[in-house]
Amino acid sequence: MHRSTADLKTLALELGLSQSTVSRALRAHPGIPETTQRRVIAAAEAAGYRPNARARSLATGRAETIGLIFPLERLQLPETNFVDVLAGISTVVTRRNYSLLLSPFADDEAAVLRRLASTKAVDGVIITRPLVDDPRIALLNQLRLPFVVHGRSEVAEPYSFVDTDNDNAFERLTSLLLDYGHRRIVLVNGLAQFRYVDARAASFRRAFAARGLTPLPDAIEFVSMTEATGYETAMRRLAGPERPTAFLCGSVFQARGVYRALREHGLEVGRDISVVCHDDGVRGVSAADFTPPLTATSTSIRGAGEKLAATLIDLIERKVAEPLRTILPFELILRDSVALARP
Amino acid sequence: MHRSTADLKTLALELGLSQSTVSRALRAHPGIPETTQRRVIAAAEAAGYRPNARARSLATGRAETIGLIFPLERLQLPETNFVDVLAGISTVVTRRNYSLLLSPFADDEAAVLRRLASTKAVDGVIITRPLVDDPRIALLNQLRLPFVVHGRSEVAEPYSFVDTDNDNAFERLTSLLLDYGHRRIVLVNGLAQFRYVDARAASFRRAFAARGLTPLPDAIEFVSMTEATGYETAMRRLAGPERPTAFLCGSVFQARGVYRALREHGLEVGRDISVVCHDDGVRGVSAADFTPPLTATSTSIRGAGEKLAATLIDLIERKVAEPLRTILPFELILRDSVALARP
DNA sequence: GTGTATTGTGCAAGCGCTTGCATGGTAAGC
DNA sequence: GCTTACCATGCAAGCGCTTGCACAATACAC
Repeated sequence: MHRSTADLKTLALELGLSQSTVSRALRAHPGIPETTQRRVIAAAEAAGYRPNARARSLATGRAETIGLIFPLERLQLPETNFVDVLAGISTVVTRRNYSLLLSPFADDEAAVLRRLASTKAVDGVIITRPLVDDPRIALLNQLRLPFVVHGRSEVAEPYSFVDTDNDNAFERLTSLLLDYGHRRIVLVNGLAQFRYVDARAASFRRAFAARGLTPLPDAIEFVSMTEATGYETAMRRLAGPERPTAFLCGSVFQARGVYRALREHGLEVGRDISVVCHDDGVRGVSAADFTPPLTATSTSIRGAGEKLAATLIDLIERKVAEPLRTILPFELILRDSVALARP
Repeated sequence: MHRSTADLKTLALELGLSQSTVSRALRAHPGIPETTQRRVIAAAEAAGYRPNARARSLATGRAETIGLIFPLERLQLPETNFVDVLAGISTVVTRRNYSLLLSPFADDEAAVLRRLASTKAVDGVIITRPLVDDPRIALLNQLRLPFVVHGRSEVAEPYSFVDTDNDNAFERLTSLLLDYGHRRIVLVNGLAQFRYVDARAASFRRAFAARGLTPLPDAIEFVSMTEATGYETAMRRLAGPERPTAFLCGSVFQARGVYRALREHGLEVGRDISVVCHDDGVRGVSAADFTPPLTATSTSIRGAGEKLAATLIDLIERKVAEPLRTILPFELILRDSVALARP
């Protein structure tokens, strides 16, 4: 059907116009009369013409592509919210006519960032899981590669981010448990290097402090976000000296493990012991489907992905100058997993 | 530290060489003496120089990027083996220094394919879930865009593919059940439009035919690959007139649903009733972890992803001329979910 | 009828690289 | 000492597009 060698030159020749005019007509530049434009567009359509992305991006300096950098294992591990973030990003990228370059890395993330910057393959990148003091932010600023962070860091550098409202969510969950009379609460948190883990710990302590209370000295468990560690942590704490009356879990995966441990101990959630958690809305693992349904703060991690992509693209297109900062709201959903504390 | 405007011209100027020589030295072209090459490489390193990917790919005609085309919802649904395929692809793409462009589509896949081809954004693409008679194959051949298919189709066109050995796996699983005396076997298959579903049905029937037996007239259920449909299908069949003595499931997701249904009916798998399945090795859903452990043919869908990427890159680099066809082996793993048929 | 805007289009440079071919210099052959 | 070969490097075109500026033609004002 169409020649596959449809390039600007040929098209211009056929139309008896110059390349400039054709190029401008196709991009609806001002100064091109409507009749010409219509003619050109019709011819382009007929020829199945699309500008060569490489040439265009070389000429314009923009690739209309964004990169997502992540450790390869986030795709390999079963318990991850990464795919949901990816789904959100994909949606917006597609909607805004950008492309998404996946850049997994095995160990040296900085090298990947450097390559992406000097190679000019993308107009900007999304980075994830920031550390408390994350060096990537300074690096990206220095490389002048637009970026947005999924989460926050404590660095002084300016940067755009999209984050969950950890500061309030965990205070709220903790308060709820305190309202029900719980004092021996265990926070099953994430690994300490990440900033959100910090924020959640602080948020937890704030809730206690607000009522002049003190959490258990070993109230906070810094463990990974899996069912297995949730289980293991709960088992350990139940066997310990000061048996907790409530668990607050950082993820539904951990909560699953906690539920299993409690069940094994013959404890009924929502009667003998209480559990709450933060629910990112990961595909297929909803707090609502637990038995009994799990009280949780709920957000949409996929929504975060969408916002990340939208923010980055806005940044790239300079619709904005300074850092864009988004904190996504959450909703506390009461279900059946909380009971009054038993003495 | 480095100038971020490190381009070939500047580098060549600094070295007192021409762009051609520097370019050649960096790519270890023959004819460049080792001393020069070393000098150039050292200077490039010091300057943090990387060739601009856009310019290079415009000049060479190759982007060193492959595309993965898929319906957006495959990222949104919880029960999918897509992420595992993606993980495999990512691994190999990274290892071979290619980039991966994700191209989700909402409805018009052909349009995406056309755009990718004329836009020259990728050197080749991977397409998934071929239909029995899949039009994409002819389209891609016509567009002259290298591609490899995950799965097979029945079209006459030549094409490269990587596929699971459905033809033998399902015959094998069926034979196993027949060996145990089962006759009233239900195959919980996938949706009929896909070629692999066809292949599995045929494979199933072959096993019966090989012994001069006939399956139930309604032996094969063409349903989606989810826990919910597995459950629903099993419930329906258990309530029906000719209660099956065994279920053969196309995926672990379906098998999960079937297990649940059987449990609700008070049937003990591996004693009162038998179940086998095909296990793609999806992250976090292993047949080995079922209770009781589920007998299954096992393959690695992630391995398929790796092979897909490797095949496509080989194709692109013309290490081979004609279609590459891979059928991945499987292993039958006997566990505890099969018992002798009860009359 | 002259002068000035305005309009539609084209020229040519340039984005940053690769590569076929040419060139000058040195080594080898006899 | 002259030819032939080879070696190291450079020239310049070209990949397919965009875009600043120039230009001719027409429209408008007076």
